[in-house]
Amino acid sequence: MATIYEVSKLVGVSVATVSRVINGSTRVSDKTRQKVLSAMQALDYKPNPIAQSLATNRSDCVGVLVPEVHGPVFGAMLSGIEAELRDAGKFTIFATGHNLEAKEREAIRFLNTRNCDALIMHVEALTDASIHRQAHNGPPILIMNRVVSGLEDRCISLDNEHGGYIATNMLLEMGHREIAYISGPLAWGDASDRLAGHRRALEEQGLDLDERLVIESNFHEVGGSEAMEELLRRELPFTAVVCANDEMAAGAMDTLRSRGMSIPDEVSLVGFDNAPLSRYLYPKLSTVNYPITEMGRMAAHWVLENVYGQSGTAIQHVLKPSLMMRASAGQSPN
Amino acid sequence: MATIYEVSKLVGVSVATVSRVINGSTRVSDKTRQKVLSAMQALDYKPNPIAQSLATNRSDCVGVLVPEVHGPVFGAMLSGIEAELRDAGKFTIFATGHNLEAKEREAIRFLNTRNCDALIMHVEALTDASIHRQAHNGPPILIMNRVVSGLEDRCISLDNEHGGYIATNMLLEMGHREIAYISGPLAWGDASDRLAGHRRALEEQGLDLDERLVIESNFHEVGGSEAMEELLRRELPFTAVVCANDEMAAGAMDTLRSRGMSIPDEVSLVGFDNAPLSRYLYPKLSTVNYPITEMGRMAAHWVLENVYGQSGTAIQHVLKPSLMMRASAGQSPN
DNA sequence: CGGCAAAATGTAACCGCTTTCATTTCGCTT
DNA sequence: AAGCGAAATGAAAGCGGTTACATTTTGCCG
Repeated sequence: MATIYEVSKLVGVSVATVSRVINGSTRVSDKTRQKVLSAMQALDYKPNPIAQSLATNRSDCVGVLVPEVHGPVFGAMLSGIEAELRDAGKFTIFATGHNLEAKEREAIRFLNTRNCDALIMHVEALTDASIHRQAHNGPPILIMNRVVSGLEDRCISLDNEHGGYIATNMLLEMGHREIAYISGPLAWGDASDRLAGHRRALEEQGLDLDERLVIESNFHEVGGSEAMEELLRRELPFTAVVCANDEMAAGAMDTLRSRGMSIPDEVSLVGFDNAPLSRYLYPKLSTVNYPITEMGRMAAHWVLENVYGQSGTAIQHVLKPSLMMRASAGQSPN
Repeated sequence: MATIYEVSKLVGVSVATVSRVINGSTRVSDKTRQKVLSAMQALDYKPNPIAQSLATNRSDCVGVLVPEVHGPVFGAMLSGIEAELRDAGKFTIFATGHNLEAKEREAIRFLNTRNCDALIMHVEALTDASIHRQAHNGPPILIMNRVVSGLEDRCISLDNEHGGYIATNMLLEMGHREIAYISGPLAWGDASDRLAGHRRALEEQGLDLDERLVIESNFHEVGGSEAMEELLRRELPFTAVVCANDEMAAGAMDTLRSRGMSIPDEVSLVGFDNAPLSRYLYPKLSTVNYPITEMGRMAAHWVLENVYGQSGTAIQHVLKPSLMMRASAGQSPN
């Protein structure tokens, strides 16, 4: 691989001049610039990014910390991030945290050793305090899907409350009045926000949230299935169920079907996330779209603007979910 | 951030000695080593990987080129790769090629600029010749899901023929004799290999492959749906259908259901890949498991062994798929 | 205790680039 | 033609490590 020296030798200028050409400095005469450029071509010269990093203390690398790579959500997020960064010539390097505090810490340490210019992280287990610490020490960080107070401008999140609201509201408009709710772990912000939206939609119609129709589950398929069983066991009337994510909806759907109940004729079902699986369920699941790829793009934009100084479109810190109407929700039978 | 100089000053030794400690050279007395180690601790010193890269011409980065990050297959692959590399302290950096030759080329160039120590690539569009060229110039490469002749020891692939064989064989054992087949684009090696396996299974039972029961489609859901329609239009009897991937099976399932045909009572359906979606279909799809995460791990192992000189388990270049029996396939009604 | 090989340590060049500051060149003006 | 400020270029010191080679210490022997 040719080095900057060989280029400078070939042209007969100093390496400083070549470096100026590489970096687009204006303080080079046109004639020299042309000579340097053609020499670079002739030698098939590419600047060594490692050396550049060492000299500039930038790495052109953005670290991304996600719980998992596979799975519907994070893959899509990574995808959005990579697409944007790549366009800007920046590298994406990632690590997984598995939603375990120890792993998340370790992953951050790991990414830090790589001198990332910024960190985009989707962490569940790390405490706010840890995040604050990280924000004040290491490279600029961006937090996905979570609002850390005091760092609001570093957070990109979904308006979960709104999502919960529109899901339930849609059911209300279809005439449903007895709406059950299968929630995620209420200790998690997104789960409780979604439930809050549900409650608000009910209250706007003058309905009270019946606590007996709310089951707290775990965001997993089996959990959704069990929650639905519990719900049926309670023998309370309901014509629709909102599930706080699509996986639980899948589980709930299974249970309903095994009890011979028809969807949506007897029970309407709504999910949350618009995960790929929602399209494959039968009947296809109505759900709330979680614009996760878009969130990834936003995050990348923020980094490009705030870390690399590229101006771009304004970024939005709180994204609005929207409704995806499919077959699993219909008019109330009542 | 502390540098090696500060450590050396604090201990009162030369940077060379500190470097030796960092790199675990034996040529340091225990006493000195201890002093250096505690100084490193005291200063919270971490070697700067960029500087190390520059000096050693290694980057501890492995580049991974996948068609997409999201989606069932590649996310899982990345996941396997990352997990292994991470354990070994190596970084995974990735780019997407979208199965377009231009993009794939560009992605390789991009990864090359980062001085990756190795490249793991899942490319569809790049020609064998290009791959050979790449193999002889850049860093060591590993090719996923494809066998490039002359580079067999650099390829990790699935025994697609075997997969096609076991899918059909299972149906034969269940008494099916008229088995339709929805294939992927036969120009692609995996699609034609899967079909070849199907043919072999039939022939072993003394059955001929009826070309009219084979439809070449595109590996997508809609394609599967259309292929199934075409199949029904032909009005040939069949009691089972093998689809060359799960997505097409999903489409085919949709079409069958909309025609009021019951699965598996009237028609058995088998997919290929064991993609997440296969578990969510109704009925749950019987399919051929594609051990993609495992393949990712293998690739990472290869790199750790052959590039970083870490000894490990022997790697397997051709993985065997296995059967995942679920609800969509049953005894032949005949 | 001198001598010597092996072990431990140090010196300094180098990896390939950026950037400050000094120097040279250029185009004008007078 | 001299003088001058601005523009272009060059020299050299980093950035933070590694490593070949030189030098010093050490332990051990006769």
